Amino acid sequence: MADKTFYITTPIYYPSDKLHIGHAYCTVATDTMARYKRLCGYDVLFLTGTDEHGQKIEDKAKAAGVTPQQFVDNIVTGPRGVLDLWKLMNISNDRFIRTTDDYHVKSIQYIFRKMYEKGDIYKGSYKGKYCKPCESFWTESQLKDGKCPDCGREVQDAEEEAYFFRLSKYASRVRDLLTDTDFLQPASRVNEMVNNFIDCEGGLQDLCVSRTSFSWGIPVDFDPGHVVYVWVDALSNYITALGYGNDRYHDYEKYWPHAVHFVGKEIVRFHSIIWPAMLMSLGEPMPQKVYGHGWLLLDGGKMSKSKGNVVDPYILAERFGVDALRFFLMRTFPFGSDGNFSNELLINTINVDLANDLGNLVSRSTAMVEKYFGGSLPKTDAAEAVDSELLALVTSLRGRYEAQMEQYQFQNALEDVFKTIQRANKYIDETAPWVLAKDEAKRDRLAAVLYNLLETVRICAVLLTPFMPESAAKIFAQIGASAAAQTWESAAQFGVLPDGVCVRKGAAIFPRIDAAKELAELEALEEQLRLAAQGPQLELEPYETERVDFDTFCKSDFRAVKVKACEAVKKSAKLLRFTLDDGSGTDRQILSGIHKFYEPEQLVGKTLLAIVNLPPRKMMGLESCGMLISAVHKENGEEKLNLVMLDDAIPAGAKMC
RNA sequence: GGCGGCAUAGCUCAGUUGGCUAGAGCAUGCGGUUCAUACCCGCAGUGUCCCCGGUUCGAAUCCAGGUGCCGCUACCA
Repeated sequence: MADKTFYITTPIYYPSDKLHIGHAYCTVATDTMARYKRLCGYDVLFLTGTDEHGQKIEDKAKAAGVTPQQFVDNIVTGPRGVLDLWKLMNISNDRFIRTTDDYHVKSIQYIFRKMYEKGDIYKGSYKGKYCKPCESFWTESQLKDGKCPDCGREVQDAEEEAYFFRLSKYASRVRDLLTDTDFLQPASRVNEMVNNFIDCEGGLQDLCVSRTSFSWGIPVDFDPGHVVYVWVDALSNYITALGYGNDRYHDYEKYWPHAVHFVGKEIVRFHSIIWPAMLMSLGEPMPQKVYGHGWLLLDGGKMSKSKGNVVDPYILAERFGVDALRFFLMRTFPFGSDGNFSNELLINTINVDLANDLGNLVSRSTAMVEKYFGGSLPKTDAAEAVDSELLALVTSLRGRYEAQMEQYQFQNALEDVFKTIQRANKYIDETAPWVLAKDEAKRDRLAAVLYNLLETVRICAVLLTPFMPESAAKIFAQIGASAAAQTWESAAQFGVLPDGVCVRKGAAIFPRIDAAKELAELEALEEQLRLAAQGPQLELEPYETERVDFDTFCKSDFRAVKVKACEAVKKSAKLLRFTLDDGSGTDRQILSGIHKFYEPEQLVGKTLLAIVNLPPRKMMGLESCGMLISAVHKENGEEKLNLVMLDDAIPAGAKMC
């Protein structure tokens, strides 16, 4: 009954920057699972790709003076880009989808239209309302007593149209999916999703699925001016890559019901709520599973460009070897939770597990076969009681490994393999082959001991193949394992290597790393990169290309204002509340989200610049009458903000023109 | 602010539905070995299981409160 078909995906990554070790982590995990399933005899389709549309890429391209397409092409297909990285990391994906691919574009337009025709996507302006003072768009369901939920004013038909997906319609079905099945794992994420988004106040909200504010996206073909927003565009990749809604591929029927999505925990919401609802709308079956894995943290915090603590997988793979890096990622961190990355830990894991335990075991085993038997090991049956513990462990290994792999517990699967490797090292001590070698009468026994070692190594190597394909192949070559001795089936059988198996000790498979030296070099390298990045890393907002006419400009009333009082708004992380003297004689209150940049005490008495004729707007229940003017830019990827401060000699209320 | 997660040895982490004297690896110390990549094997420690209450014959585990870290989400005209 077991249908041996398996479809597995990574998220499609956003190529606004080079990818970092976190992306590599997820992709290696997915690759390992794909290889494992292939090893088990499954017909596997493994998909990864890139999500290439959106405002950020449009902006970045503009800043770089290239078209968005040129921009993403460079990051995806350019030197040391996404494709190069996956090639280097030995990622065995069967397909690579880019959301700018023609067939995907065509499918998205089809999907969008289909959902629209079903009535699950509706144009906001028809049924939604717009609050002019708040400049906010609201759906019918969000209104309070038919009025703006923010300020309570009358609302009117929208000026800005937007399409909405009727996510609310599927709330209960999605809830059932999450709570009644093991669709979403680890299970700890289920509560988070249900409480946060479905059982929350107001329930599951409809979702805006189009934009008119930027153009780098897939056009809504029946309504030019709108582009499809990220949800529909990106999530659908999992089915468009199988040919859903296009003629490029034709295996949707075959693979889709067997889909497993590996995703980072930050996008669990999209994959466990929005994606199922979209599929329900399309009338398509659910994927088997969404697995939300943890993050690699640096110094306990999130890795980010702006912190300048991004780890480049390219450098690590080149220095330490692809397999060593792959292994480290899978061995060290529990897949479902966060883990602390460090170079020290990486080097230590490589030295201990790979060099000392596994590499050395292969080395000493093959060396003895060469030394005592000239490289050709006879198969004898000189078993002794001391063998039984090792044999019991080895013959049951595949079962334990399989149980862990089926739960996506890579770390535990590897733990079992390395327990076995350690046991084999101990077995050498127990049997002391170098003592047996001195006694010609014990030649059969010596052969049996070495044979047991080779078989242990072989079975471990088979099970390590999904994690370290190239290294496993090297081990097979050294111990003389034929193709038949490398299969999943053979990993459950002891005694597969033939009589007279030809063993050839080769170079060390995992050379030991001089930790102190490497760490020093890596540190120097990172410092160098940091300095290089420090240079003119000034990022400015893209310049407006559209002209504003003089009259419109003149309508904006900019005034000098003096800060009489300033305090943090309670229950808000970002808002400061200003009481200002604008020269009119009445105090003016303005709220500004700049607490990240200023403490209130710093600002009292300062002379600032404000636009005073903006419509008042309520934030956190407080009214804001105008806006303080700040200068913004980015430095080394970090947002900087400076209030425009005027000479204190300027009186309150002075108009800027 | 709302919702959720995490907190266990110097470090990285295991501890299923409450039932050991709380574990593993690394690091540290001591001993053994020489086949092997200065490796391997054995032994030895060390803990306010974040804090404070409660339930229980019994709590690292369950409940209430607190502290710290983190994520999602909201306000940032």
